[in-house]
Amino acid sequence: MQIQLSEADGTPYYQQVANQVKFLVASGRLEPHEQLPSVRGLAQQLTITPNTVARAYRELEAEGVVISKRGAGVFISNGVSPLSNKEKRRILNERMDALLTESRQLGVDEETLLKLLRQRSQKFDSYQEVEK
Amino acid sequence: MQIQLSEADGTPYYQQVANQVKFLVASGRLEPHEQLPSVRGLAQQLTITPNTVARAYRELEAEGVVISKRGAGVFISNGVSPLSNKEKRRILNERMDALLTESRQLGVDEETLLKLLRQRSQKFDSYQEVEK
DNA sequence: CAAACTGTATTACTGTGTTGATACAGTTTG
DNA sequence: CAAACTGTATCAACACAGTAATACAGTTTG
Repeated sequence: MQIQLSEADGTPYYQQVANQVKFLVASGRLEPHEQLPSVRGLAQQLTITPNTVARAYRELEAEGVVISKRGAGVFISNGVSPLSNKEKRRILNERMDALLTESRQLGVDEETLLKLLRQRSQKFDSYQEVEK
Repeated sequence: MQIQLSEADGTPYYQQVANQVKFLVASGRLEPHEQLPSVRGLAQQLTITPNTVARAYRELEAEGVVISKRGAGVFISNGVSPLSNKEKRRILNERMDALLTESRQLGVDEETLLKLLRQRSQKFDSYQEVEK
């Protein structure tokens, strides 16, 4: 599984792993029932401790992204979020407010933002390499 | 200035303050050259230490949101972000990817997301109370 | 059925982020 | 020009998040 860790990033490793797995799922690169690398395997690949990978997987399970079976492995779940609709809306609203605030701060108006978002959404699926 | 701190939130006070100021600016409730409460004043109002407010203001200054003048006070700046265009795009892309990932995870398709975002953007200016 | 693989739980260490107390430095204003 | 206000800098203390080492528990497989 292709995951890159950035030391400089600031965000902790377990979150970087979790985020990138979520991204891979959201963009269709990882499909339901697919098995993820073992905690020890991925840990070795990334040269971090198995514990940190385990934590990432634990977070992902809590969010309903994966299901882990002791002894067997960790698998992508059926994509149904366990959160209530209310909770979902709360989270989305939070993210949207942050995005709107940020974009205004940067001098980007609503029109432009929507356009950018549409573009980004299209690129999402045919993702090759992120422009930094 | 109307700011609410939440103990449970998890995010530190200085960030909560900074975020809410940014929000007030982005939504037009605070205008350029307007003076913010003094670090001690706001600290007393929020029952936190002046140091924490000072830190929030420092962050805001680093992001170009406010300008602080020793002895005089802290003022909303002219709204021109000090970041390069490249940096701006990087930040926006990051936020957009996070939003897109999150929304897919929650089972919200692109159409719906864009619609929600438009709605949220409209409510942004005539903001009274956030629905949690 | 045993060896080799899975994930999990416990515990401890360590760095650092957050806050707080206090003293310093500049501006305003009567 | 002094008092009362501004923001700033320094230092310490504390908590906790992140990581790590190690032992435990379940599953697969030859």
